[in-house]
Amino acid sequence: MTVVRNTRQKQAVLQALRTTRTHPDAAWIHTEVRRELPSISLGTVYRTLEALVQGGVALTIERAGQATRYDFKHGEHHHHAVCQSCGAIFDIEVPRLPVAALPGGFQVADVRVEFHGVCEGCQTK
Amino acid sequence: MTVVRNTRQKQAVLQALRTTRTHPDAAWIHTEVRRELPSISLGTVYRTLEALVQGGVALTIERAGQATRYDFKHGEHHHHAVCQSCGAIFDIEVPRLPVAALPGGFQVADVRVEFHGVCEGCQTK
DNA sequence: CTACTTGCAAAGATTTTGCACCTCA
DNA sequence: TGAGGTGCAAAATCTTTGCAAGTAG
Repeated sequence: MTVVRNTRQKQAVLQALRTTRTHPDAAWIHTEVRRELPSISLGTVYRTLEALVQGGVALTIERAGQATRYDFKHGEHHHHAVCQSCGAIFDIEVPRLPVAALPGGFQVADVRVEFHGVCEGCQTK
Repeated sequence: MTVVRNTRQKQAVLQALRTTRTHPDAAWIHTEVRRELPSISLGTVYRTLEALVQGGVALTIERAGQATRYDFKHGEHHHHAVCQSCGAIFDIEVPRLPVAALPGGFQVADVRVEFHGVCEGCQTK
């Protein structure tokens, strides 16, 4: 049977993701983690992030043509507001959704709400 | 001043997107449209889809590592349920969201709700 | 020990772009 | 006719993978 091992690489990636509020992408995390583990590869970062997402520890925010951003699940269920101009991502609190009619038998694992628009900074430009 | 021209290619892409309920990706649309316009290029399909999204006529559904899916905005504001197993996308009706506290001055252009889970077909496998 | 992980580099996949030619208005 | 649009192919990005070597348990 497969046992998941606790490696320095995994610890470092998790730590990097946990200690930032900037919703980083894989490349950013790679750069960050390399300060501690100079030889860690980008491939490993991707593999670890994928595992964190599968494990329900992190979630992803995807934007067409741009790198996937990762977000550590801090406590509460939160959602995101994405600035279409500068790409900044803000955390948003949204009341639990009244889940309406879903297709017969669809088993919901996760609900994701994204507000797309323009942040204050970009409006004044 | 720039005038948007009405070309055979744009008509064909719009038509293809409008007459399907399958939330296709660019490659699928390219194949489909080539039945009418055998020489249309994938680049043009991308450029046209991008224009439709910018024009508010279509919207995108993004999934990590997979091709962006496009959706023609049929009448009502609807959302999506994405099967994590087979990738199928279903249309969902969701009551208008009570927009809670957004970051100061964030101007919302669009709210997107995605249910992620497993569809009925994939559960019985 | 040995099965799981990693680093590396190459492969894949998706999407964007430069440019010369074409065509709608 | 001329500003946009298109086709083509190359480039840019982002992400995944095969494999030999490393290492946690």
